[in-house]
Amino acid sequence: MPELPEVETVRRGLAPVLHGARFERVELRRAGLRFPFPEHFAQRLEGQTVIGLERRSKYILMRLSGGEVLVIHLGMTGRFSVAMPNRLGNTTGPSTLGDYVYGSGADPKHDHVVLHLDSRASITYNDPRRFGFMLLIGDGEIASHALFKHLGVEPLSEALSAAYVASRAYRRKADLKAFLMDQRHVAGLGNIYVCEALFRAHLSPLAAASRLAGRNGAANARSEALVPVIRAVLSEAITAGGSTLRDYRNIEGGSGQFQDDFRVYGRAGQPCVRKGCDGTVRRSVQSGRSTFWCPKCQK
DNA sequence: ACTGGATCCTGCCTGC
DNA sequence: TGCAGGCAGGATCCAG
Repeated sequence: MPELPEVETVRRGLAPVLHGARFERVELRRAGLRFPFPEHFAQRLEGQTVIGLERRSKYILMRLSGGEVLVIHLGMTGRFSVAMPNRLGNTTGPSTLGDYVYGSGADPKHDHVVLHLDSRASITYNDPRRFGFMLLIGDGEIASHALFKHLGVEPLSEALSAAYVASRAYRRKADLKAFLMDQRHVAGLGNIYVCEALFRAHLSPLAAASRLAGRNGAANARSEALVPVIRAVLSEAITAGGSTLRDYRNIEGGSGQFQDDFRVYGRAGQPCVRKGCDGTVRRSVQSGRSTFWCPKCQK
């Protein structure tokens, strides 16, 4: 799936189209995604106005006028595309469908949900693997909901500090990779950005998470080094519009650019890009997921 | 209490 | 060219 930067890119793309918009008609093309859709899902959305669009971890939260929140997770392959009325009458080119500009480029057989707005724009959710999901939750129940209750801090907020990381990592036997992938500690990191952050921090993904904590669980040089690079990697990726490997697309159907800035991810067998390091990037498998790292400069 | 592994699903790439 | 097998950005559940 899209990790935090990709979800944030999608949120920013949807915001201008959705804010203040009313759902006129909601089309469900199947009974559910990863989970069945909520009961009377379409009817409960129709007529409601979007009053806010937020992100928590890798979830998009659409606040609705009726007091409910539409919670959306993109899974591995979920994407949104926006079709706008084409007032210029420009119907040329392969990216048009009827009198609407259609930008996703995705196979329409995986278009599962279409939100028709009062502005005549429509938003289509496409998800080949259907690992994504949509839920409706009362806005007062978000914090206590099972999905959110155990989430750790937002990595781009002040709450992510070396002291926090150290306190969570203290005496933890899991390796660093698994620790950072665990959403209960830091919410929103996934496989790619964990690999990239550990590379920048010179830390081995195989090392024990407990090495991020000093005596009594206080911050140490490693946790001090790690926190700013996590922020930097995520911020740079958001600026680049996220990363595109296979499936991820922004709402215009375009690619993110951050994959061009990967320093280790996907570079197995290639020379380490760190200045002065003559190591070779290796791929290994941790918790069933690919890890990329340089054994020479990540200790 | 923590941990790794299996699992949901489809598509794409690689190698035989 | 065809096909089987492996792999993919996530998160939850379960057994050990």
